[in-house]
Amino acid sequence: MKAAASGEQLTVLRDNDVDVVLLDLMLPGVDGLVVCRTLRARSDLPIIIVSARSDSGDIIAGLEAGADDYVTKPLDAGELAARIRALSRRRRPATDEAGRRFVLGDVEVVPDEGVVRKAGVEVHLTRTELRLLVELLSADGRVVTREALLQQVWGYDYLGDTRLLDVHIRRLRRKVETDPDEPRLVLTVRGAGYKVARG
Amino acid sequence: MKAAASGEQLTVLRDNDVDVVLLDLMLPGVDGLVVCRTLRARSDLPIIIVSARSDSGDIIAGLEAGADDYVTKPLDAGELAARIRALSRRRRPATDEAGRRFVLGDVEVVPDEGVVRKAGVEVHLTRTELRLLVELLSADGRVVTREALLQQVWGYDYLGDTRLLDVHIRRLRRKVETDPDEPRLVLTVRGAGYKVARG
DNA sequence: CGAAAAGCTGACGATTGTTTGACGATGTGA
DNA sequence: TCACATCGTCAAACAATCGTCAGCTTTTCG
Repeated sequence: MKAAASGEQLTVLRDNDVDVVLLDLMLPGVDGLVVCRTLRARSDLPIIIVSARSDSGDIIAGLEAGADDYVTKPLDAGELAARIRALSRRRRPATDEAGRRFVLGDVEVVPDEGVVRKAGVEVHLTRTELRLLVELLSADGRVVTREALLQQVWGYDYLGDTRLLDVHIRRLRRKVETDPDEPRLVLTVRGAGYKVARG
Repeated sequence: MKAAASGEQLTVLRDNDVDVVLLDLMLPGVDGLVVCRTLRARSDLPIIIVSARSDSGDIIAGLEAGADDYVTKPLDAGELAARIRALSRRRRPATDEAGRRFVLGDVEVVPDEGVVRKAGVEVHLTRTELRLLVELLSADGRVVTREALLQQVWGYDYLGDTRLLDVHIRRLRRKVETDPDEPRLVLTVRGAGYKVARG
């Protein structure tokens, strides 16, 4: 986890390695609230305002300027950390495509490495199978419609045989399920699409 | 915007009409943190803990239990409102179909996952049954006319057999009611339509 | 009370959606 | 060029779900 204590160099923040912005309002020559608004306008990053001023008017102004949280000095390191974690939890999972790992039953998936293990032993999935699986895993138990899957895995304007999806689901199951004839991980939702089982 | 001040009736919160949970830790006979964890496990709702205790240990524990924010008494109404707004901003841009959860008696419905649980065990509903149930649940205890249901579930210009609806209600009850012959959840309103029981 | 209206019920056959194995086309590395 | 992997398509088999019907029960109201 990285953090930025921002003064004037907002450019630093374009760098997307930043998880959270701690913004100190007591900056010389800059209106902290303006900074906050600017930041918020340009990015979706979680912003925590740190300030010595603790009356409700200031707090309200800070939050209305787009901050996600407002903590007052003196700072308690533990509390600050907890607040950062709380905010990170809420973070859009869209941004962090990288470094993901999934676990589904006894199956472990590391998209980055293109590796899938079942009960510890590596199984080889083709590219299509892997994408399919990752799409389903990303939905985290929610139903993904056939359309959505075709779109996400095969591309926007897929028009061909609609059995294509079923076939690949089958192939995926063969490799991933303990008993492919009675799938417990990759589940069919008739009339809708597919989903993965919930932990 | 609606809010819930939760005591023991967590079930109320499954209802998706709630935007934010204000959780008072000083509840008689209940461990507030446990409540918080339970809530978080079951839903994605923003939770703000309200407490008289203000030392960092308590705050950290609260946030780690899944709360999004922690404010101490005495409360400042304006600040609280601002914090609620800040949280709501972060809320998933829920297309109103998404992220919903319903609870009806001992039945839990998660439309996104196509999942219905009765007393904790999953029961399988067909697509039509699920839609029907969700339509009724969305009405939140109000009566939904037969016409409206036919329209919403089967499409605008439905003309066929009007017994269709009864049949599907029956099938739904079979799966959802404890005693299908004496429905307590999906209720008939003679001459009008159907409704679900009120929490 | 008794008939009409509204809703309930179980069963059946048609329809639709999914699974499955097989085949041929295409591409890739040796 | 050959062997191998992967892909998209197809058709037959299979299964779930649906809509309809005909007869039954309950409610309403003259």
